[in-house]
Amino acid sequence: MFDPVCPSDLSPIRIGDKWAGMIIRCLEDGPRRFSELRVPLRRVTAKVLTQSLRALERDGLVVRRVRTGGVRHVEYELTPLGRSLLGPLDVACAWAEAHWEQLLDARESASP
Amino acid sequence: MFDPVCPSDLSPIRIGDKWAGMIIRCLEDGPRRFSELRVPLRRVTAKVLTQSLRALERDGLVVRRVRTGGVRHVEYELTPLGRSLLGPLDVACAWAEAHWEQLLDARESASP
DNA sequence: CCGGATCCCACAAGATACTG
DNA sequence: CAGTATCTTGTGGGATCCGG
Repeated sequence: MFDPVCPSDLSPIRIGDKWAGMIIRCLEDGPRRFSELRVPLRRVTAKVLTQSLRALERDGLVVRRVRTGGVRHVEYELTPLGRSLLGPLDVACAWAEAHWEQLLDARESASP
Repeated sequence: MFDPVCPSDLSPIRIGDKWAGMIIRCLEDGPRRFSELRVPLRRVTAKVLTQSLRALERDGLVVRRVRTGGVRHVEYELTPLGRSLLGPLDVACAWAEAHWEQLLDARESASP
């Protein structure tokens, strides 16, 4: 999913904006810092990542927590509502994995 | 889902473009003609509906069949691949129905 | 370390009018 | 009936630079 080769953006099923699905995946095992999120999400600029996180926060799917002890330290964590999306997310991933070859075949026979 | 009041576009889960989910729903009980689709999808212009249908066709989710017998007659039908999306679609609808109140609460407490 | 400010572009989506 | 043709607008996503 985080591999540029992996065609997760080819799937017709989307959760939130372009990166929200992957962000939620990154948070499923517990809170992560902003810079920790940037490691698997290398291809996202800081601004866009912030935008996505803010959108998730507005919808109550994620909480933002600022630890101001000496060094700046911001954590993001899934709320219960955010966790409730993990089920649908699994369904979406399973569908994509099962059918992406058919999708590719259909597209290339449609536009040679 | 087709009611303007129903907040299906509020859900973070989306299938295809803006109208694809509803189109697939309209086709789940069998083939439908273009003008039949326009009845429940009153708020979609013909152009946009055509665009969505063409996109679904390119991805192999829908087949377009022209019956040229006197009057023009075009039918759209789900392919097996398209039908395989009905499961994920149900999951998405179930999630939205179960959580849209929480979503609304989160949004209004975020931006008063 | 975690962003905000600014500028930019591509593309989705709609309004409107017209057609084989 | 089932679309096309044009035009316009809005917005998501990105590049780059700047700041507490």
